[in-house]
Amino acid sequence: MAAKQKTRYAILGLLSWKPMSGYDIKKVVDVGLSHFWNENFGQIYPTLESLVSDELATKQEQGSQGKRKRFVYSITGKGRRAFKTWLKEPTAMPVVRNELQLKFFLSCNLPPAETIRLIRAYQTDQKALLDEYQRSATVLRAAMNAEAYPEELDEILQITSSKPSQRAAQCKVFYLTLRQGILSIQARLSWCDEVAKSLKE
Amino acid sequence: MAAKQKTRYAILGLLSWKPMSGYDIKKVVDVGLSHFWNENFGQIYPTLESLVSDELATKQEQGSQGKRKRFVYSITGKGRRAFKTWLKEPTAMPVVRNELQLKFFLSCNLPPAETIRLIRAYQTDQKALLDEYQRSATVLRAAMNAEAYPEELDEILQITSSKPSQRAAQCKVFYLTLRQGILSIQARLSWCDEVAKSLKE
DNA sequence: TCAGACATGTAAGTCGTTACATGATTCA
DNA sequence: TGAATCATGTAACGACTTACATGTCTGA
Repeated sequence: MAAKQKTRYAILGLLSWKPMSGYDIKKVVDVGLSHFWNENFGQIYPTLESLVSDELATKQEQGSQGKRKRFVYSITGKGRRAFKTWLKEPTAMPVVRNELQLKFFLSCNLPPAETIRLIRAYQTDQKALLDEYQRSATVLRAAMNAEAYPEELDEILQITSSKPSQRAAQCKVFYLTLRQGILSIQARLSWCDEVAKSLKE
Repeated sequence: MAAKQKTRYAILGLLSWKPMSGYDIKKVVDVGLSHFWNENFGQIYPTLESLVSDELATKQEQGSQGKRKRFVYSITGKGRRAFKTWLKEPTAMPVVRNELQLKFFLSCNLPPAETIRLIRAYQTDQKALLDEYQRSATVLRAAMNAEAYPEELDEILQITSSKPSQRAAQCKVFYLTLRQGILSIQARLSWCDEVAKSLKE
């Protein structure tokens, strides 16, 4: 049963940081969590409404005079409890479908040229991604330790906090999730090397 | 467009190995590809019918006299071409939603006890999985090199081939996909260690 | 004889993506 | 003035899961 409604809890969890609009949520996910999460408007807005109707969040209109229409959602006490319950639930680890692995596996009955091409393209993509992640990680690492708060960070974090102590903690979390991305890519690249060696025989 | 119909091409690819029934396909996926792929009957049977109606596969009834009803599907020339075209297409790398990462990220505003519990449970699961994969890998590795073909392998491979040369090649492919699983888990475990260290500070 | 594997399929529901539709504000 | 960004939403479709329904054969 259940083990679903991931969007619901993802949004609830983000609202536990601070009140946000649907647009804010989309941006935070796209810019900050993009290496392990995604959301789209088609899910976000209906889910926010459903959170309100279940009393897990409240909706407030913001910016009346001259400003753009904007609805900000805040988590309620009930919402916070629901979120914490979800956190404590065992995390299901469903099979993650890996299309590249599938292609690799299925290409092996054919002449090896196709497999080699596949692996090479993958390697190139992953290396580019690794570069990107490592650049972000460097910035985050610096911001974690230094007093100075580089402006580039706003682009990565999106969730900005005024207190330096909180900022450092937030940088740390972002940094650690990025590390998972980096370690995973490195594992994939090692695998490519193994495969390349194995195919040469 | 497209970048979808993964089930379609997965099945088509499996049929390119040898003719199979829906039930066979399910078993091969469950037993041999379970660390990177899954399929369920609700998808398999309708997809097979659709492959037939698109002339990418043909359906034959098998086992008329006394035997169980059984429909075996074979790939056609058109099917084989469609499969090869798909293999050559660039493999989209959509964001893979990682619920554990999400929980980790979202738990970091709370007292660290919850985060620690989360990571520990994850570590335990991943270690168990690693053990399992490594045991399979050992068997496959032995079968790749040795002349002797251990019977346990039938359970892992499901696709058995009579010719020893083909058998070795198939073991190699299975082994290499397993290696990806192993390297990935090891990366995840390294990440857990990093996080544990970081949380102690 | 009865459990478990073999075997095929359908229906309902959930989840997620994509495209569409609309309109305000800001800044170059 | 026109492009980019801010901002909210809906509709249609496609993919996937789960539960259900049915029946056969094999071997302990």
